[in-house]
Order: sequence, then C-alpha cells, then structure tokens
Amino acid sequence: MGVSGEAGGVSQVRRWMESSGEGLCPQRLVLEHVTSRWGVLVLLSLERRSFRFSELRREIGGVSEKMLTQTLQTLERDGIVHRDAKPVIPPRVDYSLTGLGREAAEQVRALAEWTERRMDAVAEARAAYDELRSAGSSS
Amino acid sequence: MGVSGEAGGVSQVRRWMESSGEGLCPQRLVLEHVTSRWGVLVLLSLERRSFRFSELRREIGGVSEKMLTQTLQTLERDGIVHRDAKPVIPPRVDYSLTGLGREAAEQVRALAEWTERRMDAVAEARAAYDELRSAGSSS
DNA sequence: CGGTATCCAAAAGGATACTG
DNA sequence: CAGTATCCTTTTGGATACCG
Repeated sequence: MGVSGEAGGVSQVRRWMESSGEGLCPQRLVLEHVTSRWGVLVLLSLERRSFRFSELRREIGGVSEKMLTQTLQTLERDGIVHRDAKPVIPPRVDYSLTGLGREAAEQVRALAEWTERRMDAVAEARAAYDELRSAGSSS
Repeated sequence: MGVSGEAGGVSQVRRWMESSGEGLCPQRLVLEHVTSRWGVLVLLSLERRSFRFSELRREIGGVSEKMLTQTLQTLERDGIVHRDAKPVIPPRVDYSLTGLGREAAEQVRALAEWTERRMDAVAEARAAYDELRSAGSSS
C-alpha cells in the first residue's frame, strides 16, 4: 500500500516513479488521467449519462477535438470509459462509463466537491498570503 | 454546486473555465495543485508528520529544489501547507499541514488509495485494449 | 540551509487541414 | 460525424548558479 499515510509510505510511493524505466509508475498515470483538465469534466459528464462525441464536446465546452479524443482514448484504455462505435453512415459513437469508471467518477467528484466546499477558505488564505507579501514587507 | 453530478451540472462547471478571463477558475487551480505530481507526494508526506525542506526533499526523492519550492509555495498560498521559518543561522524551515491541508490530504489519499486498489483492473483493461489493437486488426 | 533567478529541453495542448 | 495528422505555441520541469 505505497500510497497510504503510514510510516514509510512515501518511500514506497517513490518507487512508483523511480522504477519503471520511462519515468512514471502506472498508478501515477491513472491518477493523472482522471484528474486531468478534461478527464475530470469527461467523468462528471458521463456520470450523468452517455454522450456522443460531438455532443460531449459541446457539453464540456472549450475542448478541442484532439484533446477530447486523446482524453477519451486514454480513459478507454484504462477501462474507465466504454466506447460504442456503431458501423453506420454517418458514424455514430457513444461514450459511457464502465463500472470502474463510475468508481473513478465518485472519487473525483468527492475531491471536486471538497474543492468547491472549501473554496472560500482557500480564497481567504490566498488573500491573507498576498497581503503579507505586498504590504507586510515594509515593517 | 457546479461540480455535482446532477442535471445541468457540467454546464455550470464550464463556467469555471470560460469565465475569469485569464483561463482557469480557482477551483480548477486548487484541484491541479493538490493532484499535481509533487503536490500529492507532499500531502501524503506531511500528513504523516512535519518536515524540514531538505528532509522533505529526501523523503519524496527525485524532486528538484525548484519544483519542491514551487509546490510548497503554491500549497502555502492556498492555505494547505503551513510554513514555519525560524530566523536562525543556518536557516531552518519546517513545513506542516494546516487543517484545510489535512482535509485535502484525506481526499487525495482516498483517490490515491482507490487507484492503488483498482490498479489491477486498469492493467487488465489496458492489456485487453492493446491486444485488440495489435492482433485484432487482422479479421 | 533554504531558497531565488536564469536558462533550456521536453511535454502538453490547441488550430487547422484532411480522411473514411 | 468522428476522428487522424501536422504544425506550432504555451506550459512544465529540471540543471545550474548564485544569494541571505
């Protein structure tokens, strides 16, 4: 359990990154996929219902074709998103969450909701911090 | 509650990113700070105990001074990390989590632990995906 | 020791054009 | 419609050198 908070935990977490030649361990990558800019929005959207490609693109808004494609492919490969391509003309592809994906969405939503709940505290902390840095340097 | 999973949720989530001229909403930024490569490891380390700068650097391993400094400053500004600089020679600076930081660490740890628990399922999905892409294209 | 400042390489991300 | 391929800009991250 390299990611738990107990003694020695982080030393093991280190092995994530330092082992596996290319650079990053698989856990780290999954975490980055689901918390990425578009990954979060894809998960939250698909948690509500399934979407077609362009539909999802409009729903999220501001995402390029390339990034949405890339995000969906990554999450599909991780077993989080299910891709249902119907062999018709014009092409129709539906995206939905797998069971694993719904679990992931729950975790990410918990984090996103925490962020939302505590945003005021963060904003306050930032204001205080910035205050000390501009005015506080005169004492 | 722009981040909840209910109807219309993502449309509101969109406003995160599209409003606030520069690009990204504050919620998005906090989420990126705590889930960033070094942010996660800092939170998990400091959840166990407080650390001095270089001590923390060794604990995490593989992080440059610049990135650790940057990560700690960002999290300090967000009110997540507490910085205690003692005016002595040589300088001594201790880092710990604030109350807000402990909440953040819990959320991040939940996500990290989920990732760890389900890593085998993800690996399996990846293997299946890669299989279909190399061998399956011959039918 | 605990930073800051600068430079540089690598990766992420977006606009556009094209394809089945 | 749902991508793929290419190009280019922005951002990220690390190595190095220096400062209080």
